[in-house]
Amino acid sequence: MVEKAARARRVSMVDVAREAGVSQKTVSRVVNDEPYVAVDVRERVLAVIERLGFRPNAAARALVTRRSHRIGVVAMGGTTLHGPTSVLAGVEAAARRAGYTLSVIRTEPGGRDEIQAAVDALAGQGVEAVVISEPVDVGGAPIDIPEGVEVLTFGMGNATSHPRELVVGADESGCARDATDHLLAQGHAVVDHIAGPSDWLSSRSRTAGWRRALVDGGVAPPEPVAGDWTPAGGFSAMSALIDRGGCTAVFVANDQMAIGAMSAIQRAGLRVPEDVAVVGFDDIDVAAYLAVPLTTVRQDFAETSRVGMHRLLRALDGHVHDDLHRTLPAQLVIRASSTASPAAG
Amino acid sequence: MVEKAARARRVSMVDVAREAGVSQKTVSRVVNDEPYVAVDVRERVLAVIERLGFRPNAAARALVTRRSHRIGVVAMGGTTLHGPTSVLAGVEAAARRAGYTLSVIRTEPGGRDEIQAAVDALAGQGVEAVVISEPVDVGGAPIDIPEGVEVLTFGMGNATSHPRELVVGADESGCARDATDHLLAQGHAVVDHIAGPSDWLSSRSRTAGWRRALVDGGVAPPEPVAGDWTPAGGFSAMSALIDRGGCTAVFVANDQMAIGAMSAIQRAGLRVPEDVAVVGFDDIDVAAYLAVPLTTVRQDFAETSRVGMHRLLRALDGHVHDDLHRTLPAQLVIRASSTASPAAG
DNA sequence: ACGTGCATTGACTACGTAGTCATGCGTCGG
DNA sequence: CCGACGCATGACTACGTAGTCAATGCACGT
Repeated sequence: MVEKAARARRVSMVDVAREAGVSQKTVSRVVNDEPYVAVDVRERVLAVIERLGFRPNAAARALVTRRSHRIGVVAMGGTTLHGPTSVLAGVEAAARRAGYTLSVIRTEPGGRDEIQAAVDALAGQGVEAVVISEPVDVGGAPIDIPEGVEVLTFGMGNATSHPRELVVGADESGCARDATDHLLAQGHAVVDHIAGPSDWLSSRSRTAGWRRALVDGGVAPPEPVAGDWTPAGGFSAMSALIDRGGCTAVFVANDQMAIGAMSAIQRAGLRVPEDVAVVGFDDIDVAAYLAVPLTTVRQDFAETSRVGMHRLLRALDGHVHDDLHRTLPAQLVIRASSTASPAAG
Repeated sequence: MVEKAARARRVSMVDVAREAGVSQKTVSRVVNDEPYVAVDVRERVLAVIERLGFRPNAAARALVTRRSHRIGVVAMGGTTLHGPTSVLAGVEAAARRAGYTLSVIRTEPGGRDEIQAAVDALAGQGVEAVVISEPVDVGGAPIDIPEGVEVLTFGMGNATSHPRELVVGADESGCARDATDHLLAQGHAVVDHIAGPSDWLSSRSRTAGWRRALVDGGVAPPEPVAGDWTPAGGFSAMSALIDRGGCTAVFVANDQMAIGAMSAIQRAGLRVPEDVAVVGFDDIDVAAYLAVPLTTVRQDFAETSRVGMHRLLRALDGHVHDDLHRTLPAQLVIRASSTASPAAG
């Protein structure tokens, strides 16, 4: 039974004005806290607003001011990925404090086209800026951003056509390198790697850092095994590494896969860290509470989103940033999964 | 340097119309795929739209149609809670397919006022409906919903003033009861409980189910210990239970706390499940990959959000539902953390 | 008394789109 | 050949708000 859904007319400024015996414009002044309204008039209008339950019409306001006060978010990862989820929380808080509202589009990580479609959809809603939570590799052509729309990207940069795209993220490559160095320092001759999907920039950065640590340490990097960020993927990948033989240490591109990997190690009758040392990435909340607490890399997502949004909001106010990139510190958190010294080669 | 940010005028239907030699109204017809437009005219207009990069102005459209095509989401839990996050993904997908866009407000779970504020903010944006991901206890007064705004609530019902609030959720109380019964069936004389924050309805339902299972089994329910949904909270709560003594089985209100609890058990020199059996709730992705795989309750959040949004979208089309509540099945997933028979009393 | 200046207020209009209604034109049946 | 009818199109207007500018009134200094 599809009705025509004739929406009722809501209370408008004109209604308030009539009731209060003033002009619509004066109501507008009161609502926007403009000066040059007599105290008694202001109070009278406010009383009527309260009584009639008036709410300003956001669409009308956006139309006339050409400002939507809306920020679009492209959130990667259909499910529960740590990074994107954590960042979203921070972005929302910052936006709300600044009087902006958020439009969220989730997209399955699938490359350029999905993101482009999401950005287009957001642009159609009139967003003033777009926040891309985790850029995947855009394979050639950058994402096209309509004129007048600001861009903030979390993670490694530039994925878009915007000339002044803001980028905020941790030095994931450097952290991956630190993590790998840590394993090498424990006496492992070589460190294997379970990577994330290769179309994620984060994934590639982490793999790059791992590879550099090995190369700089004079070790030939073995072939990494790719996972899909999930525990199941980590389990399969680790099983493959065990079958290959000779694995004593593995750097895993995120914690969820690391948990899957530890499960595979245990299932194979091996121990963590005595037989195989494991290091993850992200420091998800359960990492410290596993049977073998997980060594991992912690990024301060709260700070990341805070800094990013601060810069974006300034840009929306017309400020031109000199430095478009900002790298935030991250920290290797050493726990039991990597610290028992293995039998020296 | 706060500039006045004089937004540039974007391409409008009038521009397209002039360029194509037709009226603005005809452009409107083409854009909205209305009938009664000659084929050649339609193609000419489409070509101009493409060439000028015209995008319909959502604000103007919303103003004149009195339809925002926007749905507001109140997402509970600042961080990475399983339920709210999973549901958000499903809601977004369904909304997008139906041509709706999403406004998201996150709120720290803090009770009635925060939710009311979020709903008010969304109403100010002109949303046609509000989705509340996880209702907390509203302590007396229901949440006030402005007229003309539909409501969908996930979880236990009714928290709002809306006379036709839609509610979709699993029978959490029943599942909690099943989980507790399962532990009793394993031979435990009594089952302890680590609860969630008491202002969450989900938390209270789970606790209620646990209590009923015990009462119906002729067992006096011990005092539950409350946690905060986090592993750290689960760890503390379990430590308290261990100190209390005599704990052989515990039903934990979510998986993250259950992981913390298992950590506490292990830290105390006890084993899972031989000394203490553990059952969680949610089936987060790592649950099956823990050193001791976790018995837990799995809800089908994808189906939950699908059903809920389907019903909400129908309501927005004017359909009046006879049954406002819908309960979806959930499933106890039995794994190693609960299955070894304990030493009989 | 008179001009000056500022506080206060409202009339008018633009913003971009869709609804309403009228009009032009071609076709078909009689 | 004429009237009826349906397709195709455009003129006009409403939607609710904020910007612009003019008008009013009052206090103050000369």
